[in-house]
Amino acid sequence: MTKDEIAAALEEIGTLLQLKGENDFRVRAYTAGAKALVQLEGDFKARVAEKRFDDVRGIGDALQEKIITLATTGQLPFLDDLRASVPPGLIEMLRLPGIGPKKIKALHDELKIDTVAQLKSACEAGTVAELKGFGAKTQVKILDGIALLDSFGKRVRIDQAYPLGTALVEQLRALPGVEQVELCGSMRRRRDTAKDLDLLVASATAAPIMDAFVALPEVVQVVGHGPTKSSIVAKLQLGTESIVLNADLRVVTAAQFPFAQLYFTGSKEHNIRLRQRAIELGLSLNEYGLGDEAITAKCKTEADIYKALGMAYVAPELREDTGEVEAALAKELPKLIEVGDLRGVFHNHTTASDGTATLEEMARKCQALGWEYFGVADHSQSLKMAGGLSPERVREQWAEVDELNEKLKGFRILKGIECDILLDGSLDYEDDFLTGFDYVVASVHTHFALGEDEQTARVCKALSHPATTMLGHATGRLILRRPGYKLDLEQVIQTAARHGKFIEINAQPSRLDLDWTYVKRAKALGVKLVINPDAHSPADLELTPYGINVARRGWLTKADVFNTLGLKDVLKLLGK
DNA sequence: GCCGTTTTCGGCCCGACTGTTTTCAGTCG
Repeated sequence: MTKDEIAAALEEIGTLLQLKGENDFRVRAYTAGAKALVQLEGDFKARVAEKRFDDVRGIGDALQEKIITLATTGQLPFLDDLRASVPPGLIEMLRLPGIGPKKIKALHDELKIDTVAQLKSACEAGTVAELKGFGAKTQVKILDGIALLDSFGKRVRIDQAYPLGTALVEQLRALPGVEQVELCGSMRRRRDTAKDLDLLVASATAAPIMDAFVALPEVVQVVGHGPTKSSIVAKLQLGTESIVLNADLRVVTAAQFPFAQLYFTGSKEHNIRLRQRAIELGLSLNEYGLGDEAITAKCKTEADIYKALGMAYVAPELREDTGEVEAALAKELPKLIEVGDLRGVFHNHTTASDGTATLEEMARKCQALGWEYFGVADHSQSLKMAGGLSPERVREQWAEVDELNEKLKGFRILKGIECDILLDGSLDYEDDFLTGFDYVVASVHTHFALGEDEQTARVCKALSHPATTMLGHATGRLILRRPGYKLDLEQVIQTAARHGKFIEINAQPSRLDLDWTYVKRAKALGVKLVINPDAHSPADLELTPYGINVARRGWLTKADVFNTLGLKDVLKLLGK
């Protein structure tokens, strides 16, 4: 079993224990262990073989044993027994707003309810309201929740959550008495998906803002409406898809704003570490202040709060408790890469294969974005479905590039290719021909179903080919739609390090592959990353900030990313 | 179940809101 699959199993154990009414701290130990595993860097297989997890905070003896059992046998009797004792319908009920494990357990124990369908009937019959601890309002809330269950409580991609978040932010900003507004939570940390939106407002008058918020046109359900905190379900039609997300609004005073900002940006784990740090200093930290009034008044920004805790400022993207607290205390945080650091891009398509714009249109857009070069990398010959280029058509494109490069002053189009990695790991053109390109992006587009060993060997073989410059979208995943093909990324990264190859961070918000949790590992092994929009249109060229998000979450500086280099250095490094 | 520079036992971040209660448990983030 892979690391991520094991993490999912621990997460499931946590959920099942919760539904059985287990001690909350024991539950938390499993969910914390799952998270620690997801974010664990380095060679996981070696750890399993050496039974070495004692240096991982959150994984103790009991979890280590279960992890090793799952990794080596793919089975865990403890989990199988748990699954057998908890009906799967109860897990689905957890997505209903307003009811949690305790209430679900009560429904199960008292009314023998095992499924959402049974719960719906019981509510309609009025039996739920008669249960101790329940009432008429809870019953209505459950029915409302069931009606929205298909669209609500699921994660959505960052590029889908943002427009909804921005729409709410802009309307709040326009309200009288609003001094500051910020979208906090996972969106501010630039995670690749969101489960809800956390909105924060600074104002001296909370009540009218609350009233306006729950009456916004995007609101489909009001979950809560208090004096300083409200919670809604909001909906936005985005093309053919309707985006439904829970959104929470908190209103604080201007003086409290930085504390609330820090608190509502999270992550929860980062916040816990900050609070523990405050306790060490004899202080207490919450969303309203730090220590006494004098200390609180001195903190005008988040940076001031970190300073008061004896720490360097931590960028929101790093607040995941993956070592940033220690680094901030030691004042050893990296200076993160920024959007403006990119000088060009390497993985893009034109009408020659499956893009929608010509070479010239794409190049001019890059020029307009202030870049020095545009790397064209259309599909290679075997990918017929996407208009892959035969050697003849490649030569035609090269001629066109030469012509355009004459015309475009102070700008350069680079001759690349997104070369398919064939089933046996070889590349999609003859070796002699491949040397004609300025660079080669090697990608997998076929045979996703291979076993992990076979797939890893295939990718590593392609990455070892002298003509290969970089690996495109490492795992082929589509966020929230399809998992990546099975691949031992540790081996892939080690291979890239050995042969001096780069790995792409694909900036398409549906890909964002290499995942940020592996980016830091690549950096540690000395592998350079390349932020590519995988653009199929001029508009796609503007997707690079999503790739920057991943790079920042992976602790990358400007020096860690190949396409922060100017044209001259790029050509030199490519040997051109 | 995890963890330890006062701890190997007894803590584990902390506050808002709701609904069902007559003082608070459950949920949520």
